[in-house]
Amino acid sequence: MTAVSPARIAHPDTGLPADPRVEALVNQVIGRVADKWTMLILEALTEHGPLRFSRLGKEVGGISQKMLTQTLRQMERDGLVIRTVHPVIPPRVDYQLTDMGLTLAEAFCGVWTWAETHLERIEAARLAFDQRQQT
Amino acid sequence: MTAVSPARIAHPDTGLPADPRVEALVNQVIGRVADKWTMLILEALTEHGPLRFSRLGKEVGGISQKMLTQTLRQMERDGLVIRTVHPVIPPRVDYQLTDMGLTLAEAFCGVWTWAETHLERIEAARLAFDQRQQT
DNA sequence: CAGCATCCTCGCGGATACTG
DNA sequence: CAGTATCCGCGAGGATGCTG
Repeated sequence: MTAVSPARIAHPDTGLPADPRVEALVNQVIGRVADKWTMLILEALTEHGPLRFSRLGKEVGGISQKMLTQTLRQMERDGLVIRTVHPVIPPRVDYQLTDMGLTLAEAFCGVWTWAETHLERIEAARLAFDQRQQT
Repeated sequence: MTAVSPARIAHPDTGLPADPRVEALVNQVIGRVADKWTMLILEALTEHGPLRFSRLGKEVGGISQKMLTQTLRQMERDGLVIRTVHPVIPPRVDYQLTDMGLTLAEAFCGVWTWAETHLERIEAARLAFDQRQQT
């Protein structure tokens, strides 16, 4: 499974993989990574650097501690963040992006700025659609 | 609500908005757009151009017709796709990306290629993590 | 402080049946 | 063919309480 090269035949128009096996794997990774909380944590860590657990929760905003823990475990498992436990009392745990996590954050940056720049247009489109509907 | 300018004060390090109001709105849009099916439909339409309903379902793969309809309505409302009904029998409905939809697809392209290029590394990270755990 | 365990709810999303 | 309508299971995810 380490040799993926024969499957990396890119679609000429889009540069996306044509192999259904790889496509499925990529979709799976996308599904994991395109999670709401994952994106927000990624953003918080990108903006504010390494953070400890509770601070990270505040920066993300509106996340339960359960989801914070859960999402961070996932991200750690996927090699996106590093979890550092300081053996002190009271306990202190720091989270920071790996370099892979950082590259993902950069990739998402495009989506983020897209959302920002198209906010008004989306708002307008919704308004128009709704009015068209309820006639 | 059309005047957003005073809120668009960018964070110097990241270029991301610092205003909590805008941030909330952006997060909301992200939440909507970072949906699994939305991304896959976006991809299908980008790769294969305008598609009719049933064909689109096949290209996406594994989506129920309910979710396909629902997601397409959302995307239409947000101004991402255009729905064209041909008044013929049997009915024929075509879906195509708007230019805004296309720009979003391009923004996501970065995430997509990231997923593709980091597949193996994620796989490895998971393996290492799991072995570290079950000791 | 960081996190695990438990309970419980709510809505995502699949399956099925029916219409224009 | 392209939907709409309905039912329903299940899992995401919040709230609460307890530990090291």
